[in-house]
Amino acid sequence: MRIKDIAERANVSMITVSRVINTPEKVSPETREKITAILEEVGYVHNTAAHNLARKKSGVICVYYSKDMGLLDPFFQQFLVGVGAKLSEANYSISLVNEIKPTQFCDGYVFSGHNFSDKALENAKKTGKPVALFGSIDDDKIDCIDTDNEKSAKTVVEYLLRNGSKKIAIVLNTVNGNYVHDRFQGYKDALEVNGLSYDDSLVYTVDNSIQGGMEAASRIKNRLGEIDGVFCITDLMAIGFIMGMENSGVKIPEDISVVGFDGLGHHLMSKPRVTTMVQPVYDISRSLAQCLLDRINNPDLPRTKRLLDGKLLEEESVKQK
Amino acid sequence: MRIKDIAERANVSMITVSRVINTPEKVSPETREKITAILEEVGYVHNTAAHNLARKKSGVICVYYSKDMGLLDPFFQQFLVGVGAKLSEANYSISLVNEIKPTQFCDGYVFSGHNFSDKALENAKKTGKPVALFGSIDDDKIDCIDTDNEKSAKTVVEYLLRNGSKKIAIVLNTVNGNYVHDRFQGYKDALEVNGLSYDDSLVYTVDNSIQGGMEAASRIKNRLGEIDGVFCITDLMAIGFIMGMENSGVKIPEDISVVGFDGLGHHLMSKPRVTTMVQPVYDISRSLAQCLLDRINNPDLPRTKRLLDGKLLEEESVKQK
DNA sequence: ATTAATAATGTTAGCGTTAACATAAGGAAC
DNA sequence: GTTCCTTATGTTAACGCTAACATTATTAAT
Repeated sequence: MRIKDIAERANVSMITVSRVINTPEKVSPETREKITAILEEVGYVHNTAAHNLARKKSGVICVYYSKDMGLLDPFFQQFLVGVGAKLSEANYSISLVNEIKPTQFCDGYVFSGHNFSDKALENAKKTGKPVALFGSIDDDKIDCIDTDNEKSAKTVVEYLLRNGSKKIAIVLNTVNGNYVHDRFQGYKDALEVNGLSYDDSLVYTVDNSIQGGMEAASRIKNRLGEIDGVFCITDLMAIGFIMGMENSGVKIPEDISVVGFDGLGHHLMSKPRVTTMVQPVYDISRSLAQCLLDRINNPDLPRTKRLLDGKLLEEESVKQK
Repeated sequence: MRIKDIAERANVSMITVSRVINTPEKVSPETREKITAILEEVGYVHNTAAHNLARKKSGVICVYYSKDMGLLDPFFQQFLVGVGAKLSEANYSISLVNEIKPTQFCDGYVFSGHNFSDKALENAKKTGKPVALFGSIDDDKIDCIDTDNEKSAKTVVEYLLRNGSKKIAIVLNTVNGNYVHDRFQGYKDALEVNGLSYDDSLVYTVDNSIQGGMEAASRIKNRLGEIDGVFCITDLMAIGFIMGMENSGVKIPEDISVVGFDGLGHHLMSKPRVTTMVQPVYDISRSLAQCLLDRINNPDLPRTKRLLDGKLLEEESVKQK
């Protein structure tokens, strides 16, 4: 069943049927309804290949992943799913690529700032096709959306304060990403707004791993009583922190409250489960995909650079006031 | 740059260029090299939409997910990535769908047996398009590949035996999936082959969760010394088991060895990390995608129903002999 | 009543590729 | 040297859709 067949049945021209499918508002209500009915009745399947050919589109968006990080990172996987869901809704499909070739037949590129290479991004820009990135980047040519790390971190710390913590330590990691800086800044913001003074000795920097979190626990243990709240800037470290404390008999959250950040699933793995600031990975990925589609349809759109708030997920690691 | 332009430069017909791209063996070496050189030189981009139109293919494979389970299950995410990687290599792209419509323009469907609905599968079959499924199913129309749960479980138990365990308990869950039966059977197989008698009292059935694992730990604790090895049929329960034991001062693996099953990432979240049987999710997903492509190209192929072995990942929860 | 604007529909041509059949050239067999 | 096969290449006609322009009918404005 082709548009031609539908047109014959309805006694109209092909283009009218095409309009009913693509721009129904340009067809009179009667004609539209008549054609829609036939479309449904015969179970018409729109041929996307022909559609794309006629419109000079590919209908494909490339999602980049680096060979280094691979495909098995949970962050990336959630990202892919969000992008995929939105694109599928819009009748676009996805191609996963680990190399940007100018000869790739696609309408645009999506990058995750967490699984990414500068060179690939550069090559994608060179193609002249639209590029969107999950993260923050100083590049006018690239639309990007990111978690508002600073604001969300501030929310975390204020949540701890609201629940009675008086002295809050922060556990940073050594990763070279701006999220570390931003979450740290949010911590400082919260202190300042709430009239507390910032204290260097409350900053612990460890490896971004469960081991790192355990190390932080052992270093903070001798200040229990004084320090009564901890903000670990990643869930991985928060889990390690909790394990470390619990292993040496310290009770979470009775003896000390802990909040993590990310909410990729790890936070459910510890006992007690980690109260965490969930990055809106799914929402951002969807918005990012939408943003890319918008730009494909209208290249002159102003550049998007947006931040979305995280969502605090209350689990078991914060003592309730 | 179109095939037509290349053909003019090379002084050949369009179809010869098309052959160089699609079936190079049908073109003489000299002509082929000449055209290949031009193709590279001008950076020719193959128009997949036109290609698909002319070949009456869509170039799209639908990956189904259920609204119930959603997209956030780590198993599904790994599955998607495996399928996506293989399909992208083959110049197919993916569309994520949570509903099977006969009017969807695609060449085939992929299902994960873990995120799935009977009705959707039925509808997919009705379309007449090829369907492939990650899992085991009794349906001659559907190609499927699954983890060899029985064999892999047997490997797990024999690994425990080889490392000195004398009396091995099994922790089952209440999930209604054939993997439970198969892993249980593998446990029994291993006992039998190794001349050990099966003992009902060594079978513990709990909820498939960390909590469930902790419950198993508390029930097994009073048989320490007698029971010296445990096979938890999912990592989730293994983690809970380890947490439960460690919380009450029992040392893993010194006092009792534990092995899990799945290897989706959870196993790294406990302290000590869980030695586990990793399901080859990525490999199976890729093979499954390949299998679907093969069937698209040749619908008369015999049905595929294959099992792939898991891979034992030695972490920290088994005492080494 | 004439002109202009708007709404609804139609005609034509082309998007870039490949399937199917057609042709030509070269070699082998008798 | 005719016949037959094989290999390499070409010609023609789709594949199913939509952009761009063209037409007609309808309404509004002067």
